[in-house]
Amino acid sequence: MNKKQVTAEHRHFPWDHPRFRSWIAVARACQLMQQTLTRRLAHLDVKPPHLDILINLYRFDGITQQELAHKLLVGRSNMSMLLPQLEQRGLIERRGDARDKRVLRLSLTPAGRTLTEQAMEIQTALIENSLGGAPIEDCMKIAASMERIIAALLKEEGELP
Amino acid sequence: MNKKQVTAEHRHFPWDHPRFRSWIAVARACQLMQQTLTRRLAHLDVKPPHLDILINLYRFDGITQQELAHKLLVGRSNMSMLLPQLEQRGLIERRGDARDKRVLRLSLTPAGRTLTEQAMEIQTALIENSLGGAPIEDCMKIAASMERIIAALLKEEGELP
DNA sequence: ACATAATTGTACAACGATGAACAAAAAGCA
DNA sequence: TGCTTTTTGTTCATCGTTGTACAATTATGT
Repeated sequence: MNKKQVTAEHRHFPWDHPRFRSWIAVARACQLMQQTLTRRLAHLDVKPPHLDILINLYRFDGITQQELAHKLLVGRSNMSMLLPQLEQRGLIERRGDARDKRVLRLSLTPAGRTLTEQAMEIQTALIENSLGGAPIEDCMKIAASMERIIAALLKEEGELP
Repeated sequence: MNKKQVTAEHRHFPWDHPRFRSWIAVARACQLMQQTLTRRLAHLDVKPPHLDILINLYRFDGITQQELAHKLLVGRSNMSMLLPQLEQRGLIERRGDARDKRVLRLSLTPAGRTLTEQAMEIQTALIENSLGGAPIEDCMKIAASMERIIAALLKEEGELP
């Protein structure tokens, strides 16, 4: 009946809160997934940040650097540092927009598209393997929870600038 | 081995897979949470990596740098870079072990303990706020799923060295 | 006991991410 | 039109993270 009250005095440690412990697990899983993905992509000379870029160019051809940075939740300067590398490797193209001479429109080259497909294959396999034990319904519920968290954090972030 | 031939006809993209989409949501939520936490901790001059260290010293007094790095899933060199900073700020102490002269045993100073409690307060509030909408049971299920993922990734990582 | 291997922490160079300052171009407004 | 403000991308200095090589210490094996 009053098991909660008994433990109530000890509940002032963060790691005793269920939500806190849950989030720590989420963060650790993310960190490990990132590290594992980094190793599995190494032979393609692609790192997670590069893959994030490539996948978005695969999906959204002709996107601008600004839009890309926004999707990836990083600063514009980040794109200015990474994109020229991918361009020099012949994986992407940056063409100036005719109507707006400020923007650079991004697209994959054939080589970039091929490499992206190989890398996505690896990433998908890793994900399917790691959470293959979880039923689809559980994954959907997790996704729904995460979407709510994302919305809450984006909202408060949007109030800053 | 080649299940891919099945999907080849309909060109299934990764973002059409439920598990893939779920994991992307998890990663984005983590990224946003980290960024928000960074801003909320700024006035304490503490960043998420520092807080991770402080919390672990709070829980596990007398831990070694090696053990700490292992818990945080980072390299030893990382600790060698960060810990002297925290030591100079008077937040932690590093004392050599008498029996094993290689190891440095870490502990919080009173100032470090106070700062850690303030920072944990902020982090806990952010987490409770962000996933406050999710029922405790959902959080527990998410935690269970993440633990399984962590176990799977740690296992395959342990087979490497 | 002695040589070899494994461990613990450090130093250093390379890379990614960030924020501020900047130039060019476009948009808004009088 | 002419002026200011906003947007877009770049540059740069700074910081965190990583991997490698290294020194000191301990453990292991013969």
